[in-house]
Amino acid sequence: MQPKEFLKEHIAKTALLTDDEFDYFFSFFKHLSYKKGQSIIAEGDKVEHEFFVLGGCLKTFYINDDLKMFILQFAMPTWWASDYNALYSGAKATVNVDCITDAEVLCLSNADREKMCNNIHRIEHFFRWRTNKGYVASQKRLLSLMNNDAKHRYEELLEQYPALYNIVPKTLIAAYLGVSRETLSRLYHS
Amino acid sequence: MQPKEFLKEHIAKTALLTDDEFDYFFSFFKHLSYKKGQSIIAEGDKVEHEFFVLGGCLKTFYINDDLKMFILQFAMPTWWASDYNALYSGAKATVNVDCITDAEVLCLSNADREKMCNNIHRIEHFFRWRTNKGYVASQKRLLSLMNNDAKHRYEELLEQYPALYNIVPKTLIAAYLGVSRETLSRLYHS
DNA sequence: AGACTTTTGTGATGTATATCACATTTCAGG
DNA sequence: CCTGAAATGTGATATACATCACAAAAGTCT
Repeated sequence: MQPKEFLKEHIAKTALLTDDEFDYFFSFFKHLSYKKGQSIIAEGDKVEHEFFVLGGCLKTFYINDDLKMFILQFAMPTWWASDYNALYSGAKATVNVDCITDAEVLCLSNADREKMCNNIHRIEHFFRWRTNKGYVASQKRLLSLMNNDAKHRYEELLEQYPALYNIVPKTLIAAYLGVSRETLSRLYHS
Repeated sequence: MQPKEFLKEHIAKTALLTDDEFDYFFSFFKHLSYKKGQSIIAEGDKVEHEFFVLGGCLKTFYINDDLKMFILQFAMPTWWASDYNALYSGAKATVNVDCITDAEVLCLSNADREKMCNNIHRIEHFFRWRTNKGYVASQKRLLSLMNNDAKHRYEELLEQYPALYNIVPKTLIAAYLGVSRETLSRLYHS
């Protein structure tokens, strides 16, 4: 499917835009391709864009002082990714975004999003609901992290994203679950 | 300060409404008072409202199968609370909201919020930014939970809400941090 | 295919935190 | 002010998980 159609279908689930409105909306996106392993946002960067995933898989992650990695999100097609704290506040990135596989994305600047939200009410409606859903998902994950052990969280993750199992190394899955790769390995080999 | 002024100042930080618009906005809120210990939303309820805290302190929490409590949020004045998953999706509540102290709130229905968002663009703008901020805060807490030990999280919490120390029992603070009350007690007595 | 890198498995050991049990203190209501 | 309930402190023990170390297996590139 063409990027434009792909985005259109995604938006249509939350907001009804006329064809003209959607054309206007789409005109602000830049189509970009990345290779596996490439960095899209690195710690310390000024963050001015967010990314809608067309194909491939990104990871959003934080590296602590001991160089340990924590994954906030695996971004698959139709997901959005950025360092939203930095993007919204103007602060430097503390969170990185990388390509786990070759990836195709649509890139949108913060300024353009705000301009569109301001000009077209239904576009603001779309973005409100996108964040509403993200907020609810984030609360759910918080609860799961407090309530469930690593094995339970692992099964939850695979149920939600079966595709991940084949695409991403177990080290990364461990970094998402918040356990060591050794523990994750032992979870399903004993 | 009057509830109306209090809400007006809160909104003004994100959206510029005319006086007429704000009067319209305010007209949808119901002013309610609760006693310490009262339940506002209980597991299994149909959730149709969200609550803006004027005074006092609420807790939003989940009880697991072993009757263990996990606190998602302490809601202080100017904070909003509800079971947003249930409120947005129409599902039954899985999360509870209770009063830790006597509390005054403004109550807004989901239907009225959506009506207002639809009628007045700037109101939708306000709600988009409210959730944007909540989303970013939630991601930060997720990272902290994965990255930092209980002591670190405890200090972080007290730094952010010094008031909590005197208002809420340590058991509840432990339930927010995701540790047992015994462990929390030992953190600052040894 | 061969060489090198990345990923994964697994034992041994250490550590933060949970759980259980009970004592002590603090608080709220009659 | 007294009394029972709620909140807190603290020892003993259990457990999930981390860390370190090294080996095996699987990918990747020229």
